[in-house]
Amino acid sequence: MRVSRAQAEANRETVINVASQLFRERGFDGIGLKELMKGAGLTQGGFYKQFESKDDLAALASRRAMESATRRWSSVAAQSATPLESVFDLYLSEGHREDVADGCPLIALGSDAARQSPEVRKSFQDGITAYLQALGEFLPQSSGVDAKARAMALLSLMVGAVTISRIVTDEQLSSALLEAAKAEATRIAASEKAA
Amino acid sequence: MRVSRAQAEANRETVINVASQLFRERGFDGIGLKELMKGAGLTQGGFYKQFESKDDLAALASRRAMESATRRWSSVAAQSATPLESVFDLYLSEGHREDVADGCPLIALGSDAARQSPEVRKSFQDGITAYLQALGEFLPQSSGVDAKARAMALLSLMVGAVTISRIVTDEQLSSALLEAAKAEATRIAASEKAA
DNA sequence: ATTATCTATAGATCTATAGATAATGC
DNA sequence: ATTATCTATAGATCTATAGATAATGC
Repeated sequence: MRVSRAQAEANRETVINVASQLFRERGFDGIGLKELMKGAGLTQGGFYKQFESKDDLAALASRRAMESATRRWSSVAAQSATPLESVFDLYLSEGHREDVADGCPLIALGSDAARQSPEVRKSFQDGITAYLQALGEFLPQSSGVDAKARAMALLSLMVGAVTISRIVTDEQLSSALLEAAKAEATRIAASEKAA
Repeated sequence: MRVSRAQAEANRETVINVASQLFRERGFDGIGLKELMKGAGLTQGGFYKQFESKDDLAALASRRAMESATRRWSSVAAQSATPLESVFDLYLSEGHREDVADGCPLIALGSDAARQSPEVRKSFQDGITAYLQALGEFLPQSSGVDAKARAMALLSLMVGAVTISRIVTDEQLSSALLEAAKAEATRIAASEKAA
């Protein structure tokens, strides 16, 4: 029954990774500890030796999910001559809309997150700050002192668009929302510094 | 015990109204039938004589909440010489951020809604369509054929900004997000028709 | 000897149903 | 007689804890 310390640590990491996906798929309240542990090949009983509470796991899993998301942005941007456009294409896509388990946690859990503990919200906030910094770096210098504000508007636009595109049942409307957001994001990125 | 038909209908309406607030405050999974009925001064047992299921109530309450939100836009816009700005001021405000129970359902329940039944999602979609139409009407004619796309981008920006502003624990960042979104929304509304 | 994980369970909830009660509506 | 609402409960979950088991680590 007992496993090595290295294996125990690996198990803990697996639980966090699995949880980061299952929470995104089903919501924080939509999945229980039994299924979360089962997803990592363990049983419910061991949970509290690894984590303080379900909320503790939620905070860890949220952090993990946000880190994965920001890492994806960096990766895509690094491989492109037009990083901003590449990030827009990745984020405001039908592929991202369908990929709930591996997509942006802000979309999968945004309204949920606002109701969670300060620990969970801090995990999200750190991811948001990382997103904003990435966008700020990708923005052309012409945005000048407005870069931070522009980055905030861009992130809001992107998060809102995919969130709404996942709610509506009309596929055409859903895709039109993503397209409209992408066009507007491109315009914002290219716009001159405000007067 | 039994009440008149008119009273029974009034009770049903009260349950829907109370649910529209409590779902926004706590999420669809965050509140049970017992508390929902208690909020309307009733007991749990009568629920299934009034509604088919909890999901049925969720669809009705979501529709009610979205109608209330779009009505608020119309009301604010009708009283203003600059309807778009008034709507931005209302929506992208700290007041709205704090007013979860009476605020926009897309923000309070957006990521939740994407996981709900087609009936619930249809309630949200109808509200989204109404929002888009309102924004389209308020936009200056110069937006021309792009008005629909502009409206979609504006709504996305607004929903994303308030959603994120509710998540972050840093009050200053939260307010900066609302301000940045408002500035960008104003810019989008005033921008010329795209080439 | 220590401990990672297991089975088992407590106690609280959840949705949904059954049947009793008491007032309305014919 | 009908029916809106009530109390009570079934059966399934949920989070969290207790104690057993069997392997690791000293």
